[in-house]
Amino acid sequence: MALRLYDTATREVRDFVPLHRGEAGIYVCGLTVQSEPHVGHVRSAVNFDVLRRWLEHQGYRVTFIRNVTDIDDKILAKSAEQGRPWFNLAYDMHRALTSALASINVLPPTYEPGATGHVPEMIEMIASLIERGHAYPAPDDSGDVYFDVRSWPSYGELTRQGLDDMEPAGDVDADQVARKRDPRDFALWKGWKPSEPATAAWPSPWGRGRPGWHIECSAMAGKYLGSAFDIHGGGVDLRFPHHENEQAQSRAAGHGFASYWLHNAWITTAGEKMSKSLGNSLAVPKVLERVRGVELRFYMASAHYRSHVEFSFEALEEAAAGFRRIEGFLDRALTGASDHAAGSDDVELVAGFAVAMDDDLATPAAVAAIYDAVREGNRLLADGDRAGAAALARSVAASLAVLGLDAAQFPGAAGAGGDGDALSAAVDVLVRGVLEERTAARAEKDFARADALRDRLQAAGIEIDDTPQGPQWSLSTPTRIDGGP
RNA sequence: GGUGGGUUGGCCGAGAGGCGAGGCAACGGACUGCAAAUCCGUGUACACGGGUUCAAAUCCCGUACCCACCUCCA
Repeated sequence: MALRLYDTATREVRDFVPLHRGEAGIYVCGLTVQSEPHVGHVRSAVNFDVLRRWLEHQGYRVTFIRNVTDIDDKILAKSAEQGRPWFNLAYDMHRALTSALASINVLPPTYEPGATGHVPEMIEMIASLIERGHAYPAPDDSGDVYFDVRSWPSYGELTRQGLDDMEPAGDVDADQVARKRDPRDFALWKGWKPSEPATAAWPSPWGRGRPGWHIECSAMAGKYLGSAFDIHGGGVDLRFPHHENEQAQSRAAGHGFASYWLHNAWITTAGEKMSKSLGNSLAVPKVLERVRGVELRFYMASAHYRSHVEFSFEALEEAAAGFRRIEGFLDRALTGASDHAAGSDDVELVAGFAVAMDDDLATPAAVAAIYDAVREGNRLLADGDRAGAAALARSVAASLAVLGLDAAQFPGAAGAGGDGDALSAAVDVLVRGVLEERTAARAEKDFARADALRDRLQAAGIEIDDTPQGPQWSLSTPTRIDGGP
């Protein structure tokens, strides 16, 4: 059974055949760092992180490049509004993004290139496009350079659109119309304007200016992954114009570019894409006040990456409840078990998990397979088969780890070391004392007292579980132990 | 106008011709002093109208509604 992926370019699920055996090169369009990332923004990162982890689990050596766009029209406009330098806004938002991604356990990419660090590479590529007759500097003194879409016959192939059916670019001013050979020509290089900060311009053969949006990805993918690479990913909205343009300019420059195009669907609210106005309450740190990072990630990973997700806190909390059932099983089955390690390579994944993942990353089916194993494991536990349950639990843990859902890996996870361990140990001593009293009360059939003791613990957020081996306690909502405010 | 996607039970969310994915919630049962947790059980779900077929949520035709993209977008 081999991995099959849905390729947007061919609109079909195809066997994944890497360019180089055992290796995979992936380029994912990251974010323009212009505002606080919300849950919609990070979906793409989670989806492609799952792809990467699955490939790595299958033994691929993955080179994973995810860029950040750190200079563009929006960044300039917003920073001007906020009265601060554009580079400060971009840097701040970049840090917010990094922290948001870390909070949901997205692995850092192999490298995270930014546009401003790759101006020479872009200039080189633009020059080559001009040389090959696929780009031209504007005839006026604007300093702009455009890609000549009419010079590239297969323009539109990625999104199956005919040039003549497209609406002409809507954002252009009258001047731009005059300097373009075709209204659909897009900017490779934007000449500096006096209204823009001098720091937002770089020297080039066509005068000072800054790169157009699309060229950065072509240049950086080429630099870090080579002329041809395996997978290019991003959100559905990027198919056109961004990805279409990237492919056109890269291929026009003589590169093979991506073999497979993968696009993740949106997370929407109220049936519509998340707008800035709604975005605030859905900023990742805000959402993480309601659920843990691992639960947010579980919510996102439980849906197929190509399906629209209608975000709601109700659905998010339902997913969290489901995840806690899985965790509960893991806790019970692995308590006292020798090998607690999750994700070790020699542990078998849960039955059906690999088949699901190979089928275009069918995470919903993979999660269903995990639930099946949990139910079976709980049954074994009830039958007293601790060894069997522990074995299943290890498979469950290994499968979760492939999805990036190993709770211990998340920042601030209890038991991740540091103060958390000492605090847990202290609480454990106190709770055990209360439980001993309660056990004594129960032995004397003083149930009123026993229940009062249980109520007191519950009020403190501690759940009691009476098992044949005696009472066990756990936090009713697994919380982060991070010192608090 | 062009392109792509969607509509599934109380809710979330898979599936893509043939035994009711899975989860959350609810209800019944087992277990329990009572709970909690867990397990077992309970649902005649596929927008609408036609058609193809022994068999359609799934394929075909048509209709309605929703969403995305068409040079700022995850």
